[in-house]
Amino acid sequence: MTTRQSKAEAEAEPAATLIWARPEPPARRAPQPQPQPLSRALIVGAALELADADGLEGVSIRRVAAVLEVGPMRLYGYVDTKDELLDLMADAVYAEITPPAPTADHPTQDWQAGLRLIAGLTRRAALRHEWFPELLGGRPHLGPHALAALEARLSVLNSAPGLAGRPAALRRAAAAFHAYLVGALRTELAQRQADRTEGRSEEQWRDAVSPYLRQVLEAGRHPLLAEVIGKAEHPTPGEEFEAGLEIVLNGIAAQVS
Amino acid sequence: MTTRQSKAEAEAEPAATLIWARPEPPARRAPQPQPQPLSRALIVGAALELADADGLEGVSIRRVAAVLEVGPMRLYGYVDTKDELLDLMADAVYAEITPPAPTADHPTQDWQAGLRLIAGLTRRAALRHEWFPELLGGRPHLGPHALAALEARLSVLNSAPGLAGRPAALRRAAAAFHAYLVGALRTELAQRQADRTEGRSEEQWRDAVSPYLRQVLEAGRHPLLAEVIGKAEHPTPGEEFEAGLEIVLNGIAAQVS
DNA sequence: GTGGCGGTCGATACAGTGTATCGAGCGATA
DNA sequence: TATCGCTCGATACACTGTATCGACCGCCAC
Repeated sequence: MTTRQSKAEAEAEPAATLIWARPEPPARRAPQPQPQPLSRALIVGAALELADADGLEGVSIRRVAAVLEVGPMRLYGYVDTKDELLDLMADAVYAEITPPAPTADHPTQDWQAGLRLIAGLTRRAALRHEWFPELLGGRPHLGPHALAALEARLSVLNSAPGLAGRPAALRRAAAAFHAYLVGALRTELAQRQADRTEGRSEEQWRDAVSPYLRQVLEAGRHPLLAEVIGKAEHPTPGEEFEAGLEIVLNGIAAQVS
Repeated sequence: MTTRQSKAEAEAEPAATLIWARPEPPARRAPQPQPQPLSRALIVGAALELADADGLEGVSIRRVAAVLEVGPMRLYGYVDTKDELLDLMADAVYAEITPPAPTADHPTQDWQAGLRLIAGLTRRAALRHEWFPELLGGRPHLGPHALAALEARLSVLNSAPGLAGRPAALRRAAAAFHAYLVGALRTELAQRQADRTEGRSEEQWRDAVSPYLRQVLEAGRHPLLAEVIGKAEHPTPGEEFEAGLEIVLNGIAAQVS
């Protein structure tokens, strides 16, 4: 996909390269039996369906088109590139993340509680759409919902006493928080997917990964790793995620005061 | 690659599925003009070369084989799958990251200084191999150098007074630190790559991204984002990385005491 | 020395990918 | 009614990862 340079690079269209700046083509002027109504929303809907079922690898232009009962090239009227389709998919997930308006029955909360809420929403979205973290640190997310989520992060942090009105510090705190989310979720979900495919849930893992690790650890060159794997109680991924989150929150708090 | 199920899944080889547990095939028993000597080291060397030049997308089995002047299928004697080749590449980068033995002229340092050193080494490696962060949060890294780097992280953290001998806390701190690295580097490098290709370094960015952002910001629905982008001084990526790192270090420190 | 065997190499093949090109067919306009 | 212009999708191209399998060649037994 990114292998070949996109049409956009070849012919210098005056502007409007970003999909967010390009209006959607009009609804079709209804030819005969209306070959099949189409829209960006329908396209990303089908793509989400495929991705949720088979992972990102299950999303191909041809397959999305097949779900919509449409010729593959039809999609290129709504999207310049498969990467743009992935951008749309990411933004659709961001739409699920934007926290409820801060004015509702949840009154404006403590900034730490606010960040915990955002982190929790993000993680739940990632669990619903396991492919989302794969996109998370990828090409910059500039879609409307991604920007809204970014604004929400900033807004929560802006309510911290030491950060209000200090844009540079605010930016740094938001970036660190987000970096943690990206890294933690990507790692957790990759692990989960590896567990599910590399071993049929357990069996092959016991047969391949586990003996290898045991052998490495018994060689004695990784004493701390052995201790951490062997002695420590194994927390659930959720607990681990929240523990790391507390570390980040504490770090921001230290910055604040 | 992951699209098709690998041979490993089809026929249940007794064990040894992990590449780290499979010995390298012997050096070839020298036929005639030695068609071309080969080894995993040579293969990942060629792959690194391609990836450094053209990014991960530039690495294909056929191209690696071409660099080595060898038939493509030859590589499958050393590697079961392209994903395994990527695992080897990631481990090769980890080899550049493992910090110098803590006993040398650098005496055992403060744990914070130790983590800063590891973070700096990791970031420098990522700048040398811009594709590395793309692999960073991916499938679990179990190669020898990855494990050594993990042990090094644990070792540094183990020298923090509050963490020594508390495997669970140690594990959490190491995980949070690593999650930050993954997220921050992935985001930074993705941004950098987008800047370089989406606009020819500047031009198209001014023509496409910048006007779009300006328009969004002027709509007034993202006041804090506008403030952060507009008013804040723009730090270098390196400064931003280090600022976030300090936040994480402070958070760990708060956990420790 | 010679015959056979076993293992290795790589040509070929297959199913799939993203996307450029372009002919056909249709709606709206003149 | 004739024409223009636009949209759709069939076809094509270059490329991907990898399974299959025939040919070849060095080694070993005789």
